[in-house]
Amino acid sequence: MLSPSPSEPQTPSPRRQAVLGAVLALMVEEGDQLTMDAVARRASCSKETLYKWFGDRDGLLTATVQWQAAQVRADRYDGQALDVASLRESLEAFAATWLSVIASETSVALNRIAIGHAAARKSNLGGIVLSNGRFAIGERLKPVLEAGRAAGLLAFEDSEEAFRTFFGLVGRDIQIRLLLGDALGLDEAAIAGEAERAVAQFLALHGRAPSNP
Amino acid sequence: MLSPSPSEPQTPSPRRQAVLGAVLALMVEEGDQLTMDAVARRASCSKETLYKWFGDRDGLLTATVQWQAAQVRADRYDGQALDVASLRESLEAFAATWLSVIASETSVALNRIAIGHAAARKSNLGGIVLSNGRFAIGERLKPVLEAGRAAGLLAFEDSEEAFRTFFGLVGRDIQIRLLLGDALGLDEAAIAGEAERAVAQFLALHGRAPSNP
DNA sequence: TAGAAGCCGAACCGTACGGTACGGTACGGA
DNA sequence: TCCGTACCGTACCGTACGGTTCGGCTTCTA
Repeated sequence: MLSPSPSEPQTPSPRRQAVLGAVLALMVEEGDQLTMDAVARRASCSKETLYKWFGDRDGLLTATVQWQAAQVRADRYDGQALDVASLRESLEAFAATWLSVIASETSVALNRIAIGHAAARKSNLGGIVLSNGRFAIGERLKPVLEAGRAAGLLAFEDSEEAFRTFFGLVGRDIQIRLLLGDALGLDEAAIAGEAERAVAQFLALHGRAPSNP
Repeated sequence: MLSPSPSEPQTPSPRRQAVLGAVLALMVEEGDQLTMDAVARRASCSKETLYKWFGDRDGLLTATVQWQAAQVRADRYDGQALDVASLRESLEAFAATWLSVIASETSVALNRIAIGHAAARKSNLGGIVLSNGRFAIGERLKPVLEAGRAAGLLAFEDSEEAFRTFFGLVGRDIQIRLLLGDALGLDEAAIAGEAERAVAQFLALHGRAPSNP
């Protein structure tokens, strides 16, 4: 693990959010070589303001990543999955949400930038993305899995390990292909299909339903 | 899919290989912000030569990626897996090799750079890495899977889909974590363990051995 | 109505880096 | 012995970009 989830800076002012939104849009369009000039132009603000508000380029990027990460983890699945149907439903919803996140242009752009920074050992965008992505979702899913186990519907020893398997079954080669620029068109229906398949496989491995005594 | 496997340029001269090796080393150390100056210094050659040989910075990077990719796909598993034990063994060897590749510093550095280029929509490093990594390994593994199916040991409809599941079970969250700078220390033993676990899960899903009628 | 604060836009500075030019050396062939 | 080729090392050029400065406009407060 890289960084313990970073201290949440309270939501920025609307004006700042507009700036961060501009950064995000530019990230999607231009990748990491977005310039401070471009940001200022896009956000109709002066570079001076950017530097006053965010310190330097890295600060701006970090703020953007944190802000966007906060957007994502909105919904919450309280995991009282009592029967296998509702458990399956929860898991599928989880998988579908997660897939549509990692398939979104924003997520791809963000991850690319964070990876670039990890390469340069600059700042800690990688850690931020990781703790708001992979680890955050793990912490959200584990209670569901544990509830499933408590209800006798799932069998596993380590919920972290079970989650990693779930992660692999859902994501497969999708994220790396998107990051590398492969344009696999994942529409809503495809995502639903993937989610269903992944959950079926996960239940085949860890399920304990009547059909899997 | 991005690019049909690129036309293989025959192995470069030893001198050029030395240069490419220097680039590779610098990629690992510095990430994408390796400079032409640094390469020239490291390889004890003049920048003029670099430009004469490789055209421009992009050409140098591309040549390096292609060269390194050629190194990787050396071994070959001819998949006459007759019994379940040898099939399992083949799959485990496959998984372990693949894991040690994606966990290597070189692979991480290369993927990071290719991802950066995909972000900038420059050149096609992403396509090259993809077709020499993810797709190349797919083409190598599928015959094994199909042999297993022919021998009645595996059950699946689409070998591409089966491979993707295998890929997910093996890689799980490892590659993305490494790319983002998470330092999960994967030693030989851990890799072997991961490979064994992944294959066991894969066989649980697609196996047809006596234990899984 | 004067001042202060916050911000925009534009000009500016320094530097890093891609790419080029050039002098100097080693070597192989006539 | 002389020339051509290939290369190294270094100096150089142009530009892009991070960061700073400054003049002027608006808004708020007294």
